[in-house]
This record gives sequence, C-alpha cells and structure tokens, in this order.
Amino acid sequence: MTVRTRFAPSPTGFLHIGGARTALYCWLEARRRGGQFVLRIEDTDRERSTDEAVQAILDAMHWLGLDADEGPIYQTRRLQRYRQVAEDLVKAGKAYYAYETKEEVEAMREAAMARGEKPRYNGWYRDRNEPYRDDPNRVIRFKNPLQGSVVFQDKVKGRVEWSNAELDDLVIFRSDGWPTYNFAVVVDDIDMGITEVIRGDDHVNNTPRQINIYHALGAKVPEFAHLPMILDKEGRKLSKRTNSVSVMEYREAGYLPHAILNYLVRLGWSHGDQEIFSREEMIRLFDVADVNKAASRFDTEKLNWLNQHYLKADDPEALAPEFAWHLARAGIDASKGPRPADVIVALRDRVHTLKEMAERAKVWYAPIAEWDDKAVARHLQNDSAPAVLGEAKALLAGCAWTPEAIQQAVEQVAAKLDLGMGRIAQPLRVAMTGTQVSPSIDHTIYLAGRDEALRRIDEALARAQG
RNA sequence: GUCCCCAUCGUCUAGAGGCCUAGGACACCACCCUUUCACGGUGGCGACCGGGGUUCGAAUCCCCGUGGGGACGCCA
Repeated sequence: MTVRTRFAPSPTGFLHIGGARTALYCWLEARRRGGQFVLRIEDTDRERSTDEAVQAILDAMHWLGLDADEGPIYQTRRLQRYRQVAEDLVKAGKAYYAYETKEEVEAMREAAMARGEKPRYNGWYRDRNEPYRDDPNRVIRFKNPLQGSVVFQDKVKGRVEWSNAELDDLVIFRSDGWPTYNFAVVVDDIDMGITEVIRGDDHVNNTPRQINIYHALGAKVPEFAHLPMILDKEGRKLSKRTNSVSVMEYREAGYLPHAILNYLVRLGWSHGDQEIFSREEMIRLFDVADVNKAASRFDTEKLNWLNQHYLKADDPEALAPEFAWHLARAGIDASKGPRPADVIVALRDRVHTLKEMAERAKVWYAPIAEWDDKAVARHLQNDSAPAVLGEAKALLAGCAWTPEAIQQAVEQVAAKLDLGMGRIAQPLRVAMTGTQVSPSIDHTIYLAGRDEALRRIDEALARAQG
C-alpha cells in the first residue's frame, strides 16, 4: 500500500509557522517513502472560511516549495458525500438525530462540571427512538461506544489509551446542514486513502473519537503521528498578537524559504549533530517516528544564523530573484544600478536577511542621501585624503572594472603614497557611501559603477577641501 | 473542575543502564585575523526539575511531587 499523507488547513487565516512545519513533515514523509502528499482545504466552517485565506495558504505553500501531488480538495464540494455517510450511519443505528438547543446542551455541560465531571452531552436522544422531525435544532450525533477503551500507537507519542467513558456522543452533522470536523476528516481520510495522519498534537484527544468513527464505518484505521507544538520565545502559545506567525511575514522580513524549512525541520527533530540539511537530505533522513515528544520554542536568532548561512552558501544568481523582490519592496529601481547578484556577493557576510540587504543596497542605487559628519571630518578632511582620492581617481578611470582590478588599483595607491591601507580605504569608503562602514572597498567601488564612482570621488574631494 | 501529554545548557538538541568528567549548534564573552563593518578561526561560560525506589551502576527504567502544555464546541 502506498503511503499517502495530507495537510489539511482550515482557511480562516494565513499559513502560520506551526502549520508550515506540519505541512513540511507530511511532505517529507510522503517524499521519503515514495508516496503522495495531498492538500485538503477544510472549509466547512462557513462563518470563518474565506477565499483570501485559501489563496494565502496556497501562495505560502508554493513559496516554500511544498508541492502537493493532489489537491487542493475542498470539503465544501463534498457535502453530498458527508450527508450520505451520516444518514447511512443513522440507518445502521450507529448515529441518531438529536434536537436540543445549543443552550440546553450548554446547561448539560455546566451540570456535569458542577458534579466534578468532564462537560459532556448526556445522550438524551440516544436510545429514545423518537420519530424523525423537522426542527431547526436537529443535528446528527454519533453513538460512541459506552464501554471499553480506544488504544492506538502514535508514531511520536507512543501508546495512547482512552476510556470511552471520557467520550460523549459528538455532533457529526450540524443543524446548519454541514458536517463537523471530526466527522468530515474521517470520511475524507478514508475516501482519499490517507495512510498516515500527521497533525498537531492539539488533535490527540480527537483521535479516539475519530477511531470510533472509523470502526463504525468499517474502515481501516490509519497511522497517527501527533506533533508537539511550537511555542514562542517565552514558552507561550504562538499568537498573532505578540509574534510573527505568518509564513509570508517571514518572507517579508527577508528570510529564504529553504532557511525556514531547515529551521523548522530541526525544531522537534534531529539527525545526530547535523544542523544543515539540503532538501534532498531532509527527504532522505527525516522520519516522523524520530520526532520529539516535547514542545519547542521558536528562536529567531537561530533562524537568522541559518538564513545567513544560506545567503553565503547559495549561488548568488539563484538568490537574485528573491532579492530583487525585496529591492522592489524597498522602493529601489534595480535597473538603475548594479546587478542584484553582485550586491548579494558584497553584502551576504554582513546581514542576516534579504530585507536588511535591500536596505544597505540603497547606497548603490541612489545618490548619497546623508553624509556622516564624523566620517567626513575624520577620513576626508585630513592631510592625505586629497592625494589619496586624486590618485585613486586617476587609476580608477583607466583600470578594468572588476573587483580584482579595483583592488589592485587601490593597493597601487597605497604603494605609491607609501600609506597603510587604512589611510587609503577609509577615505574611499566615505567617498562611496558617506559613511565609514561598508563592504570591502573593492566591491564598494565596483558596485557604484565607474562613472558614479568617479563622480563620488569628485564630490568627496570637494568636501575634503572643507 | 475532568481527562491527556511533556520535562537535558538561556534556546534547538545528542543521549535508547556503564562509551557522560553529559556531546553539538544558536546566542553570549575573550582572543586571533583585518582597510571599516562583517565573515572566519581558537578558546570560554553554560543543563540532566525535585524526592523516593529498581540496579553492582541511572540523564536513561518505575512511582510520587512540582512545573509547563493541550483538550473538554452545532471551530478546525
């Protein structure tokens, strides 16, 4: 039997970081075992599901490169199927119609709580055999077994046993005519041939109920793997109020998809001491059975390190399109300046994100906006600066325009004037950028382009005069 | 309230009874490299939640406690 996993988000918002990890693990598990990865949109909550959210999730999955083999499959298009299965269950005596109002059910819960029990439905209509009637409060409830317990072997949690006495007769069909989550997932997972259900561990206690439904339907129960949660830096549940949680926010903040994936795969899973995983290595090495049981915290510092790692390790040409996206967002017209790939080479050792990189790249795409007075006073207005700038200008006017040739020219200036590199590079740096901080001087000059570099030296010469 | 789960450096983790004087990575600190800022290199700081067992021997197994998390919807 071929392995089939699915990622089943509900479109009530963007794809968040925890969802992305779940999707990644599902995708990895399917890829490693040569199976299929299915994307299903759980949109039966008609109140909160939106088309925008569906699109946002699809976009984020695509950006991360988590391609699905099937789907998206929308639950809302399968209504007839759910209705059929639910009614069959009623006919078979495995489910029944119930007519309480929401208030009545709520009162039952409170009564149970008052007795020190778990809040549950009391099964009033379960064996009453009341004739079917039209009623705005009509729902279908599943007849959960009264005795015994449900046992399953969770691939990350281990053996889980749940007493049926803890469970109640859950609603599987709402009064608004739509199925509930616990019912629709089971029908879908059966129909779609899902063999491995990998999801967040906030679903563990739904699992026994779902297994009972599998049994009632006479279907084979799949394998389960419940992933521990991702908490924020303070150890609290990730919330959109206090954290960045949307995958696309991470894109906007300048992170690379692969860095995010690499970070996520190591959060709750490891392969010895290895930190860096290519996509192929992840696929080959990942096994959901090796996932940790404990929740973990999201640490932006480590993500930063990984992001810079990939900034340094990846081919600049491959990184260029994503960087160009950031340049555009920063209001930079990349056609009027150096090639983005060249900028990446100059800046990748100095920043953690593409967003920072775009900010720093501004010096080469627009005139110097602001001169640092201290830098000017210190490196331009001194005895040697005019000669350095003059000499550099002469050599730069004629040399080949490559970082290597520029480096040679700068060294020649140092030799000719018999000055240390500090006395040469700093004035040039200030001339190029207006500040005393920039990438290595060869790249800093190279990226300006010859015409602009010479023009900036003239401007610096003017300031050197005072 | 009831049920369920979890517990190694600040963080992510290695560790499947002796290999542990508890390893790696991020962060932090120091030094080196150096034309600035970085990158890089070297070194340092730093943890088995507590208490009982089991065992010749426990971070590893069991129990209790404590702490954290999840769930208890006609949400998913």
